Amino acid sequence: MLVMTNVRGQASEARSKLLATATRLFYTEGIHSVGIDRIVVEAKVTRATLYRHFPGKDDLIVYYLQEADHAFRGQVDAILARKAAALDTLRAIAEAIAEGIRSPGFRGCAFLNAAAEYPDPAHPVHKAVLAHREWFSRVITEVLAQAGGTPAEPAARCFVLMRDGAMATGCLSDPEPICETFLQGVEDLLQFHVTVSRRGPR
Amino acid sequence: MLVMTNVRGQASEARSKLLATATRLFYTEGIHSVGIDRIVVEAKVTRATLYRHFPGKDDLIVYYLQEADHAFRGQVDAILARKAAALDTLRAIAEAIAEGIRSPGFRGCAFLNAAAEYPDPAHPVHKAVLAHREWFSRVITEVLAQAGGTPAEPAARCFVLMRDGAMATGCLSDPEPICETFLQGVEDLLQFHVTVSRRGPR
DNA sequence: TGGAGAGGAGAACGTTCGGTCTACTTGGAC
DNA sequence: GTCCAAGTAGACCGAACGTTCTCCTCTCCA
Repeated sequence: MLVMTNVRGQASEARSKLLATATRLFYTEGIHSVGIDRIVVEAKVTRATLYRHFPGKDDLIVYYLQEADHAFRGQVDAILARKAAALDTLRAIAEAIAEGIRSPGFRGCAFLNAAAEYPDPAHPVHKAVLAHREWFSRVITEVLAQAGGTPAEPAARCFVLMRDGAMATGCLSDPEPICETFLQGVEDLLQFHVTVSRRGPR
Repeated sequence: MLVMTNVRGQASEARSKLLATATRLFYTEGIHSVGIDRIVVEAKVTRATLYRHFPGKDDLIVYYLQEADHAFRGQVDAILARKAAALDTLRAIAEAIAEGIRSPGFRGCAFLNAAAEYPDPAHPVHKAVLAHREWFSRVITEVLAQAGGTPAEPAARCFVLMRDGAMATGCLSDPEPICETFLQGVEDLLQFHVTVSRRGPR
């Protein structure tokens, strides 16, 4: 049986330790490179405990991505909750992304990295990646639509394209120029998106 | 001893079969997911033959990336050899990239995928990725410098950022919109790069 | 003619993989 | 006081991993 909480309805400590350790190791070292042994040793639980909480490694990976998804969703939701102007909302999201890239320990996009290791579209891990990406594209498209101006979809695709480039490569060279390039690109995109709005789409 | 050619100086057939098979499998299924067994079986050679030509799997991976590097370098060199105007050269390079993304079997950037699996900067595979990326950035920067206009380096970083985004995600959804977004982004970048040139840098 | 290189065939190495199992301890709820 | 879930400890499974080994054949070239 899958155990989420203990008798008193609290989240199991072993489970959260397991998930936190798996998240850290999967993210920093890659998924296939990290074995079950490493996870249980560093989480200081036993193998039996891991398999009491998760059916197998694949499920643990999906939970890892769900945790990454929740973390980023939390940031975006907090920004949306400010109910700022649409363009400022997008600037704040871009800033949050750049802040992540700049932060120590940044190792690229957890989802793009996972997709690189699980190319099979039928695999649950790959599906989790696609689900996250669709959510993000939808949010950006919606906020851009609120901003008015040129059609939202192409602009959103451009926003996401630059985000993906920055996230994929922010750990392969000095992150600062990459963040600058990304933020400037977003700013130019937003300028164009609204400036050309009263002259019709390009 | 590492064998590159047979007695008559020809490239060994077994070696090229090995490398071609490894390239195909590593690219389409990921590196860690493909074992030595799969490679020797599908290349129709024996394990002993593989280890006669390559010291180990890591070296095979590096050769795989070198082959990918040579393939793309060949395309870029052919474009450079046309000695077209700088902007047209960059358009042609962008077109070649888009063509790759559109082509069946596209599975993302071999180098970004490899970096996702080998995050350790000290690892030979990771180093091979960085070397390729530095070469590409240098080429783009040089051609952009020839074009004149705004400073070449920021523009080149923007070009590479969009390329990376397109390459990383071109296999995660319909490639056509991604190519369109990428090519339009490059066109806008080039327009801006030369148009603003006589008014000074932004 | 013979030696050496290239390759085939396949057993075997030790390690690690993901996953299962049994036996024991602990601590709170009824 | 009893029961049961949660967790510990660690042996164990078959399979796959990367790697090495021996032995055989073929085909050049000296």
